[in-house]
Parts: sequence; C-alpha cells; structure tokens
Amino acid sequence: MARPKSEDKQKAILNAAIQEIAEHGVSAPTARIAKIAGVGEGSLFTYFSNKDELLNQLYLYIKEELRESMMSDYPKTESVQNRIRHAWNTYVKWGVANPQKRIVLAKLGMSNKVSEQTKTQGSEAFADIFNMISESTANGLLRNYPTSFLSAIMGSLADTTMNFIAGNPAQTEYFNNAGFEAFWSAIVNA
Amino acid sequence: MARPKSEDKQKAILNAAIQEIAEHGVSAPTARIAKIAGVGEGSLFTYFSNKDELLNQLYLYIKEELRESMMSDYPKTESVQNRIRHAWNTYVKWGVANPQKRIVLAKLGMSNKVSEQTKTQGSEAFADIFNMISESTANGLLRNYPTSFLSAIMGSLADTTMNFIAGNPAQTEYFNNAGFEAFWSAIVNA
DNA sequence: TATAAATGAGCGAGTACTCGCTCTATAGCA
DNA sequence: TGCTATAGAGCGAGTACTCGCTCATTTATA
Repeated sequence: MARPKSEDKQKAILNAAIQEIAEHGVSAPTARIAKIAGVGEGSLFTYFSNKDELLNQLYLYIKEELRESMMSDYPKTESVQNRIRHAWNTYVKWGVANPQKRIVLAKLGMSNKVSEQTKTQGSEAFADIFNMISESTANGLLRNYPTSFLSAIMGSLADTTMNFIAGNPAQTEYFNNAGFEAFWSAIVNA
Repeated sequence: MARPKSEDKQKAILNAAIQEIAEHGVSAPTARIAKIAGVGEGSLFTYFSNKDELLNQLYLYIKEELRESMMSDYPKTESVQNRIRHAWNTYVKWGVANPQKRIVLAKLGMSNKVSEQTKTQGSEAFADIFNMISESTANGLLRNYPTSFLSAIMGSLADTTMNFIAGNPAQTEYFNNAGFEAFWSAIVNA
C-alpha cells in the first residue's frame, strides 16, 4: 500500500559501513556511511534504528557471509582431519579475499558496541564445526581440552596466518600450510 | 628556573587513560581522562602535545612495563625450553594480573592512531626473546618458520590462553599449562 | 489517494584543543 | 640566609567543529 523498503539499500549501507569502519574504525560517522552507500543520512535510520543497531547487524551480516563461505561445500563424510583442514582452508581463504571484513569483525568484536547476545548468535552458525571438534575430543583424536578452547586456538592461529599472508601475499601457500601444520600439532593428541 | 613538570602527574594521566580506554575505547574523551587523573584538561596538553601523542606514549608505557615484568628474572643460562616457558609464564601472569592494560594494548594496536614506528619501537624491547627463538630455529629445535611467525604464534596463543583464564579464574593453572602445551607442540620440530 | 520511504537542513550534546590568566619552584643576587 | 624576578606548570571557560539523530517536506508505490 506504500513504498517498500529496498533490500539493495540496506545492503549498500552495510557494505559502505564495512569500507568506512575498516578504514576509520567504529567511530566512522553515519553521515559518511550514508554518503558512500548513496543514500540520505535519514534513510540510514529508517533501515537501522540507531548506530548500535547498525553495528550489531553488520556483525551478523559478515559472520553469515563467512558461514556461507565455509559451509557451502563442507565435506560432511570425510575424515575428521580433512574436515578440519577444509574449515581451516576456507576460513583462511575467505579472510585473505576479504581483508576489510576481517578487520571490521575484529574491530566490532573489541568495541563493546556489539552485545554478548549478538556475539553468541554469531557463533551459533558454526555449530557444525564445534560439534565435530567436540566429537573428536571424545574420540581421543584431539587433546582433551574444552571445545571452546580448541575453537579459539583455531581462530587465533588462522588469524595470525592471515596477517602474515596479508603482509606477504607471494607466500600465501607457504603460510597457509605452515599455519595449519602448527595448528594441527597444537590440537592433536600426542 | 621555573616550575618543573611532575613525573607523578604524567603517570597519573597515563594510568587514567588506561582505565578510561579499557572501558570506553580509544575515543574516551580527554576531559574524562584528565578528571580521573586529577589534573586540569589543559595540563594534559602540557604533558602530551595532542591526543595521538598520548595514545602513542601510552602504548610504549604499557609495553615497557610488560618488558620489565618478563625480563626482570629472565633465566639466561637455562635451556631453551625453560627460557621459552619462562617467557610464556611471565607473559600470561602479567596479562592475568593486568587485564585493563592488555585490553588497552589490543585496542591501541587496532586503532590506526598508533604509528608503525611506535609499534616497531615497542617490539624492540623484546629482542632477547626474538633472538633466542631465532637461534633455536637454526639449531633445529624449533620448526623452520620465520622467527616473526613463531613470535606471533606465541603472542596469539598466549592471548587466547589469557582470555580463557579471564573467563574462568579458578582454572588458571589448567589453561596456562594447556596453552603452553599446545604452543610448544605447535612450534617444536617434530 | 493513502501510506510510508527518502531526504538533508537543523539540533543539541559532545569533541579536541586554545588562551588568558594564576600560581609556584627555582636562579640569581645581596 | 632571605628576597625577588621569571619561566613555565596548572587551569577550566571558551572556541570551532563533529557527532548521532530528528523532522518537515517531497517522492514513489500499492
């Protein structure tokens, strides 16, 4: 009966926010984000009730994209090592291909503008990987650490790996392999 | 011939900045920092020419304190594994004892207000550890990765460990040992 | 035509930093 | 050992600017 909201504009705002926040931090002004998105500043507030809401939505938007990247061809039937390797590879590949999104995720995570609830919601998407690790710990294949600890180790070593690839793209293969080797040795039961 | 600057006030400002930035991020207002330090806002600018300068000095201030913590009883003559373990233990201990400083270091590091030069200067203090790792790689004791990569692995695994200890202080010993075990397995030559 | 999206000037609450002033530790002198 | 001149620390109201957000108006769609 009236003018409908446009999904395109919502995404334009989110993508503009990624650009601006990657470069200038979470304090990037809404005026600038709107300008880059090609909408009026007022419109930003018809799609997001306030800036905090935008930041929380942005966090979930990026996490969801990452999830799709990692899960689209997830090899459910292969060995645990192969599945973990697949998760590692797709994560690193995504991070290298999307440096801004990776930075924004990190900045948002540290910003105390993103609520705990949002963060929890963001990790739920990765339940498959979480469960796989959990089962492998029970098997005795992996060290008997809490699953959340093993996941966090994966995250931090993958992040470190991506940082080195970002600083030296010619060595992408080398650092990806070295990183995984270190990670696997760290978690596998000796 | 005139009134001398007070080292106490300078430190009061730096410590107030730690408190405020840990809680509210690098955008914590200078007015608030000055108030908590117990000095006039104007005085803040006689000790630091602008806010960026304050942030860079703060970064070095914290790094220096960390260095002292890690190096004060560094066992130069012991085995490599013991020295690395000592570095790990003192780092984790410092981080657990100084959660705010650890957060501030992370926030500053991500903020693009701290210059590359400052960051370089901040890592120079840890040359001893860097060299030890470098020699141990040459020995064949550690995996043949770039020393900077091995150092980064240590940093990120120690950080992850501290996060888990922070969330579960009763398990301090457990996570410290588990973290080191994972770290050592990750870097030692198989 | 009724409704809601779209807009950007405008608002008030901050922001980093300045400025004119006061206060005080020291140097120099007797 | 006092006394004073002086550089510069200390201060916080003021300044120019930026921020998130609103609202009156215009535009597009069911």
